[in-house]
Amino acid sequence: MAVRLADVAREAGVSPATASRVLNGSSRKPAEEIAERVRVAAQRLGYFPNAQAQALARNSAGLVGLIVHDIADPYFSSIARGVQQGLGENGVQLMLTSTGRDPQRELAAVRAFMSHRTDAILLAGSRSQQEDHELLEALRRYQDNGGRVAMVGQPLPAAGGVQLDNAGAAADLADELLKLGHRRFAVLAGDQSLATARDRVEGFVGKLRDAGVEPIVIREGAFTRDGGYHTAGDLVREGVLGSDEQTCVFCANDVMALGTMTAVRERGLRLPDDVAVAGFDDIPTLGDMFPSVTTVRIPLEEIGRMAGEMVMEEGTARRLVVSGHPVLRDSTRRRGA
Amino acid sequence: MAVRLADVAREAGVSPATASRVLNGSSRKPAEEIAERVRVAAQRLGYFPNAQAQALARNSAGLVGLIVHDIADPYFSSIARGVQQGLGENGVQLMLTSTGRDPQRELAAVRAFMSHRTDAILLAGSRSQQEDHELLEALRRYQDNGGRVAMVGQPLPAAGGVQLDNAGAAADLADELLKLGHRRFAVLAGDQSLATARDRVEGFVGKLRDAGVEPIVIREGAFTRDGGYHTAGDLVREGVLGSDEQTCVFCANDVMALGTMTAVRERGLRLPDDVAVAGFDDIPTLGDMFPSVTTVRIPLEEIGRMAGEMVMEEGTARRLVVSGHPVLRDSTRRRGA
DNA sequence: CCTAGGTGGGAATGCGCTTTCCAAGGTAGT
DNA sequence: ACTACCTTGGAAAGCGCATTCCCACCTAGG
Repeated sequence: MAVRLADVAREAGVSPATASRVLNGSSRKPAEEIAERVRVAAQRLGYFPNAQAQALARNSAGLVGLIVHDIADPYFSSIARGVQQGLGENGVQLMLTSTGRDPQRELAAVRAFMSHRTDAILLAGSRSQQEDHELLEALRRYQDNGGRVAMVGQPLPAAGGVQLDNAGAAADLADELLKLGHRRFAVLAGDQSLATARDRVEGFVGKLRDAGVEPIVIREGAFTRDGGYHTAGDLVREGVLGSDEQTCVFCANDVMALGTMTAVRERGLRLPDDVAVAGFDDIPTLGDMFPSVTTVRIPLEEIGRMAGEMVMEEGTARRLVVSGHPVLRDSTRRRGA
Repeated sequence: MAVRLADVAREAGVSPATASRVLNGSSRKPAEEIAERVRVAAQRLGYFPNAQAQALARNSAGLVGLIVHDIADPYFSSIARGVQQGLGENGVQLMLTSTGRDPQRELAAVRAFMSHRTDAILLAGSRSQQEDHELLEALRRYQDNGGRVAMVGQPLPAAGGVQLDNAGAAADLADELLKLGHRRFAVLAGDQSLATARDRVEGFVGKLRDAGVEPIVIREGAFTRDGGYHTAGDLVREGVLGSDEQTCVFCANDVMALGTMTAVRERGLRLPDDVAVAGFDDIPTLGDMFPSVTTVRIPLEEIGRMAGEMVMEEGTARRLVVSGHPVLRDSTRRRGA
């Protein structure tokens, strides 16, 4: 059905070997006259190399696998975008899988990528790391067979990647909020089995305690918009939020902050006078909120890009740490300021 | 390096043919006793089929290619998520490419997918369709060679897919806004070379005119958040927005609406009393805005899912049309209501 | 008891390409 | 002028698997 290399070779009156040498960057360059004849033939026939066959023969597929929790989550889609940029125009294709944070599917994805002989596997987002023993084992074998693996966002033993200084950035944010004069804090911690959420909360609370401030409450919940909405709703109902004093709510990520704001507003409290809110990530829509919301800017796309570039390099896996920076906006204005 | 089928066969004391038959759903089922022996051997050796080799031998890759403008755009990431669901657990992998709306890269992506012998290609988002002649040609050849192609969101001649009734939904929204009592409209049309933007504006304005209402202004701009921000800013500066009467701004998509709201607010106008805003798509964060913003809900994920399922089916390419529904929220409340 | 039909495993071929390995021709060095 | 070496194109051997034949054996029917 499709035109094969052999067809091109015949058309050009050369051997398949020669045709192959001219049509892809081989180290051996046939004479220009012959090369031109092959190129013309390929063009005329509309030849497309069969990437599968090439991969089989070369033992390298030109594929990179990316595993994310949820591609519809701006956190991951930004990273995915960066990864694509990082891969560049080298004809490397991206294979994507969303796992919904299910270890089973994560493992399946790794196996699938191994099957497809991807040159590298990128893992984005943190995992609960209890009993992902199988995952680690699979990745190790993948690496033994020459595959590259890089984590993006979270570290993993024995793998390179670019990670985030969640704790440090959270501490910086706490610092800024203290400087603003906030003293009464509530923490919406999200799912503490996730390293990301844990690091952020620890960094934030740690800095608070260094300054002699103890949060009124630290409450866990889903690491999602609805998690923020429900947890915040609970706190309002319990009277923790909406007391006479302004309370500053630190949410472990931005979408939780969005949910929090809606929950707070629905119960008639004022933002930020009654309840100040800060998030984490700086997702794109955040600046268009009213009030605009304070957060920690994470160069998500940049991180993805770096990870993408990293797996394209030769050499051994490096490990980079990227830091975020607090962005103070209206949602944390002090009452009366 | 990796363990091959032949290794498993030797370990189990059978021929590669038999091993192959038991390890994948072949029509010929070897005896249970032998099958078990093979499975055990495969398990013990940690065998992974080489998907490349399988693809080559079977002439089917277990791959589906998805082309989007920008994976970081919630519109597309929602679709991508749906597509993955639609593909299901059949071991089909997704190859993703973001083209940044560049016809060149779009073509390159199609070619790459052809090279990888993807079983299907999904094209999301509308293209300018001027001079994508080459694209159409490439897709045609792909189909001739047995590839399936489906559009998602926009139609394309000679390809199935699931499309959106943009015009109809926009008309419905116009209808609702008229019922609310709005009579003074401004339209932020986005990039009218995109069929999606064009259809929405035509549907909206058409319905208005049916009711004898002519928009104050229809202004083009980028089909992005910043496009909305700048265009709206211009309109405020020109005094079109912020007149004594409440003006309802229809934006061709949600992110434009977000930009619009910020621009309007920055210039001291009240939402929705001075300027009412309506968008299109119903991206997730919209309900958390203040005021919550009116839009047209598009079942993005659903559309992706349907497209994903569609390319998994046998039979000829179907063509589905999905409609959206107006969602009235606070951003279009009538002044004084 | 003999044969037609069926069943199950293995040898061999091919999927489309890359890459040794060869051989032939050309060049340079002594 | 002859040998040694480099260059270049082609033949052929895989890459790892699916699958078509083919053959041996077994069952059932007459």
